[in-house]
Amino acid sequence: MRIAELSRRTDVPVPTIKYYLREGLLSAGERTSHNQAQYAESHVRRLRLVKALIEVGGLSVAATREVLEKMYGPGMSPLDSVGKAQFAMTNSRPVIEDEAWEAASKQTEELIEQLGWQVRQTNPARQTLTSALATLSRLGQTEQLKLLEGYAQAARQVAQAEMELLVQEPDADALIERAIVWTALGDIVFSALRRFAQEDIAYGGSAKQ
Amino acid sequence: MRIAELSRRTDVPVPTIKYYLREGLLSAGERTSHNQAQYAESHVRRLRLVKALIEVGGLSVAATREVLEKMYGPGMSPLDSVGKAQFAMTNSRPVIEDEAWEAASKQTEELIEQLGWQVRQTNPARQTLTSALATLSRLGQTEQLKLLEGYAQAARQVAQAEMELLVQEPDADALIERAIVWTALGDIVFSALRRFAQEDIAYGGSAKQ
DNA sequence: AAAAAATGGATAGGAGCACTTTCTACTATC
DNA sequence: GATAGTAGAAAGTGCTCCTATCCATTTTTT
Repeated sequence: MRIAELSRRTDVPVPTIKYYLREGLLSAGERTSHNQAQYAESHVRRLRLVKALIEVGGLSVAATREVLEKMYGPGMSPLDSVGKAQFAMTNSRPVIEDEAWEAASKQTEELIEQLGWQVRQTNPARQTLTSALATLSRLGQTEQLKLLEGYAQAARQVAQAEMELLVQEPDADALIERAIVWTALGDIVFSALRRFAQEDIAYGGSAKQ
Repeated sequence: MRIAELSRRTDVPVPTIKYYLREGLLSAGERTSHNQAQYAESHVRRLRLVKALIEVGGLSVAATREVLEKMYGPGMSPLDSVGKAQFAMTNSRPVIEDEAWEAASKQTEELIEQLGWQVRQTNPARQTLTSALATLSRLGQTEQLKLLEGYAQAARQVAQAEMELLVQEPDADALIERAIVWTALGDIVFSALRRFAQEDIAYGGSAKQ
């Protein structure tokens, strides 16, 4: 198919497709002449993935490129896919290491140890959690620390179910895509459900446990 | 205190404070002369809150203003605070209602009914979830629907603990602030813990359940 | 009292991002 | 042969979030 059809089938404007091509989010089509190219089903799939990551997942164009590069780069074990997806998707801002940050970093370490989890030092989520804890401390919201363990248990339940579903996928490429999609959208889905639950508890609370 | 001290104590540059004042994120100080103003402890608190929402919570300046306006506007019950915080913090993009969206909307309804939760039609998280489900469907990731109920249960656990902690706060203003902070940072904390759990399961998996 | 520093208010500027538009040069189709 | 489509490059647009500068007026320091 040509670019116009690719555009129609993915609901992405032609100029935007060209922009994504330039930015390396999409591989070039097969050239049929000096200024014509054919696009395949794989382009449709990829473009829909890109669109999902950007529009629903809230990733920037640059972050999306990074994710795709890492994921479809030299591949290792299937389970690595999840790790790679995460690493690429966790945006780490430069950290200012003051006292609050130091204390929060310690809290993060202690939590991981207490849970007995294996989390690499390089996992960017460590920084994310530390930043959040440091912020809570700076705002005087120290009570919330009690919640952490409950959060962690809920997170593990969720992750367990996800991973089980993930490894059921036999096709390597499909697995990679699933890891990307679910890493990006899982946060959003859970966040929405948490808001549902908060509202139910606040106003009704009558639901089954 | 004057603006320089406010800046020092919150680690926000003076020009940025002025910007936030213009944007209505911070109330003006008490004028002591034509071009001098005094700031109080309440300004320090507020500015730290604003900084947290923008830098760690990832909210835009406009969204932050909306949150603050709604939260400190005409107040109702304490539990309403959480609802308001959510409503203001859930960014809803305009929705394109195609077939995938229609089907996803139905799935959202069904899930809520199945859980027996009370979720208002106006809750913006409904749109968020529907968008996410529609995207998953467009990407052919229909398997993931199985996970929804497990997600919902985990979300309810988390929300239950949060709400219990929230209502323990006797001071009204502190409760509002806690609702804001925890709505914004809870997502981030949970997301980080989910990544921890995923890594643990993928590589180790030996941790206690 | 004189000099230096700080403040408030206003406006201008700048960087980054995600496109969008415009341009030229061809090619394909009716 | 007119019309429409395409590629590629470059410039432009609109938005957000600050940052810098200017100025008249204090305030503080010496």
